[in-house]
Amino acid sequence: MATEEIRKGPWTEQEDYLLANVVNLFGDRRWDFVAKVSGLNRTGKSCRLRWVNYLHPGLKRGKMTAHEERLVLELHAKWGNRWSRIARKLPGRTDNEIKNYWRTHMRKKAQEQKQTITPSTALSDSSSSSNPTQESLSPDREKESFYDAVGFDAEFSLNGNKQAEELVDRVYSMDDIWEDIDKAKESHISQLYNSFNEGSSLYCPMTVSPVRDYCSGSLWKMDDGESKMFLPSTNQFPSYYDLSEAPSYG
DNA sequence: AACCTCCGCAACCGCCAGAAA
DNA sequence: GTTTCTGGCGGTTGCGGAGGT
Repeated sequence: MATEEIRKGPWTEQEDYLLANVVNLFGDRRWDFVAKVSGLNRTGKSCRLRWVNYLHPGLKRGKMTAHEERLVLELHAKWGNRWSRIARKLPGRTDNEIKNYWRTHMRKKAQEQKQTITPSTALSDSSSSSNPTQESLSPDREKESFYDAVGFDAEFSLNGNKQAEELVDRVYSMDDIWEDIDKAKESHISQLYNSFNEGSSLYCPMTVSPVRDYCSGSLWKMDDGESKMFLPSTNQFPSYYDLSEAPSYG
């Protein structure tokens, strides 16, 4: 492979767009593959991070609710810095987000609490059996990761794209995969490139999510309430991409 | 109005575990 | 059974914006 330098740093709008489409096409498992197919000069790792922390359609944005704060506090007291584990109890929140949040908010709060309340009644309580919050607030999530619960595959089929479903269902050999790479590069991916570069409004049947919304600092418009998120029986991937509204990227 | 400091967040790095060859 | 590869996780860093002086 030609040794082009691997890109690092902030993602561009175009990169997000490509990644979202490629993930929608091939799934969010084989990140090395996704990185190659997309033509992004990024590592699979980087692609995964971007998807998981930013592009995933199920992500919640905006401030943590009081309930979420409590939950984070309790679960952290229980599990420590197991951020991904904690994140699974807060659908729509990523480990990175919780980690950041903890650093900036919770630690401070916890310290304040420690000072105002006696230590024995503050954090230690949550690790005891008198901790109904976790069970009562997240009854069905115990065995399900966030992605299992509201993740990609389920919605993937909901898109009603047969070819895509087959791609997911089927177990791939490496031959299959490389065949797909060639096909994808020749057809769909190049179309994506072209569509994007032409700056046209694109109605891509496989479009994952409204990429342009990411840029405005909010994955989903929170004004309408968070009800727009986690609609298991509805299509979470609005099939639009209106570049004319896209804010500039950096 | 300009400068400085702090905060929030996106992204990277290194390590580890599990899967595949 | 061993080695290599890939993905996941936790820790850390750096940048940009907001707020304060």
